[in-house]
Amino acid sequence: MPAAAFDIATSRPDAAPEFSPRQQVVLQHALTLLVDGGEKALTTAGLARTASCSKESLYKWFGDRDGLLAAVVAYQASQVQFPSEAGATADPETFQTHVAAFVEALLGVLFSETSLALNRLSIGQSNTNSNRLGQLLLVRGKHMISARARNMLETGRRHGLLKFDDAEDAYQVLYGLAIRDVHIRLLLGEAASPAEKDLKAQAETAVGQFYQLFGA
Amino acid sequence: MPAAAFDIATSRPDAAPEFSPRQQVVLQHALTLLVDGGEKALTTAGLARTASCSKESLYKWFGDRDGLLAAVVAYQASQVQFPSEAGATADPETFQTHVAAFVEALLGVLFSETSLALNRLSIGQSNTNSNRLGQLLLVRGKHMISARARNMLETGRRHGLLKFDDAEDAYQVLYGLAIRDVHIRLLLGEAASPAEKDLKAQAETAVGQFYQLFGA
DNA sequence: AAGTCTCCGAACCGTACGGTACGGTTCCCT
DNA sequence: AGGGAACCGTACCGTACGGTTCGGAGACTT
Repeated sequence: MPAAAFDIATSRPDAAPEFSPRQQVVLQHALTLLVDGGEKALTTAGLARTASCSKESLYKWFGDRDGLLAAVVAYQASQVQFPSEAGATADPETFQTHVAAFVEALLGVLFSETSLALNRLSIGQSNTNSNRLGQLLLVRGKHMISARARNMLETGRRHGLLKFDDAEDAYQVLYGLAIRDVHIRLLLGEAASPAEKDLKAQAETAVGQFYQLFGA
Repeated sequence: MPAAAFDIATSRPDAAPEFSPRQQVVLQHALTLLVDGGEKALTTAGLARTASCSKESLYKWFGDRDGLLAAVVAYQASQVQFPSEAGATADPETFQTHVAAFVEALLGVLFSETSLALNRLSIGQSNTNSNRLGQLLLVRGKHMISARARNMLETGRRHGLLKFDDAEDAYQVLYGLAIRDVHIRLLLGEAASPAEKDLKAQAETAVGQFYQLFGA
């Protein structure tokens, strides 16, 4: 058994894998291949050629192809950044716009071609390999975002701006109102309608409806 | 070029493909393989062995592997049936329970292992083959359901039970409230929580929130 | 300058799978 | 009964790709 250079099973979710600059360049190339070609376009030989590295280095760095895929997911997850929420609760109005900004950022991430490509990859592999990629994407992506969202909503409740029993439930509703079935349609390859591309408007509409349900 | 026995591009979406009984049995075997093994588990040799048919017949019936996958999707789509809506608008209360029943049926379909497997398959292939499978699933599955839902909501509006401008928008909200992010999490391989498995309760909650937003 | 480490490039191997060809069998039709 | 179509089972071929190995070139250390 070759030395597993990147083993998600033993690495803690919040520990940054710290890829070397050279490795990050290679992972970026892998991401590009993946975005415009799907999984089958990402072959070890193809990546080595594109990134001007040797297959030997790939196997040394990432263990095997699965390790490479996992590394790509982890790398991209580490790139996603959300706006901070400094001073977001100054008054009710700015809090609502802050929530809308959060939702808009969420839509921006989920609808980006990179995110879609990685979701497609993870979903395609979800009934093999004991599903490492799906878990990785959930833990490093969705659950992180969910935690931040719950935190934000709890803040709103503490300030008497929102009213709900369970923050997770409330976030789920906000997510549903914002995403609807657009995500799955995009994953299936349908193009977004012009209205759906106006993320700001979509976010504001969703937050408006959310306030109808959970506003204090 | 072999004769394409099943070409989705030239067949109208509402024309039933009419598979022979023998072919349906084979497609059912293919579906089973797909459900508990993912795409890579569905090989022509494996299917021929499982279904006790020859590879030659597979290629004769479905043209090539893509045609087989398309046939599986079309076959499963033809199997999905929704409850009729006879006398659903007798009075406001039964209409709401009818909507809830529709949503529950929708959840039942989307969260079934067969639907999940086919969605995973289509999504995994969505950036190859000019995306035939995704289109097929959308046209034969989602869009059909969406049309029925819009029809139902329009009926409610005509009877003064609901209030909205665009039926599609309203349906999207209903969908979002019902599905939230459960679908994508299931697609990624996460197991549903006990609460999420209570489809009836989930549907009623979603419809309740929907009425808060769109009830007359 | 010699030694060592890293990495590139290329050749190579094994395997899995899509697709084809062919002989033998069953079943229907006349 | 006889002929033909459909079909099963299997052997076979070509290819694509994951993974390994090896030679050699630069870079860094001492």
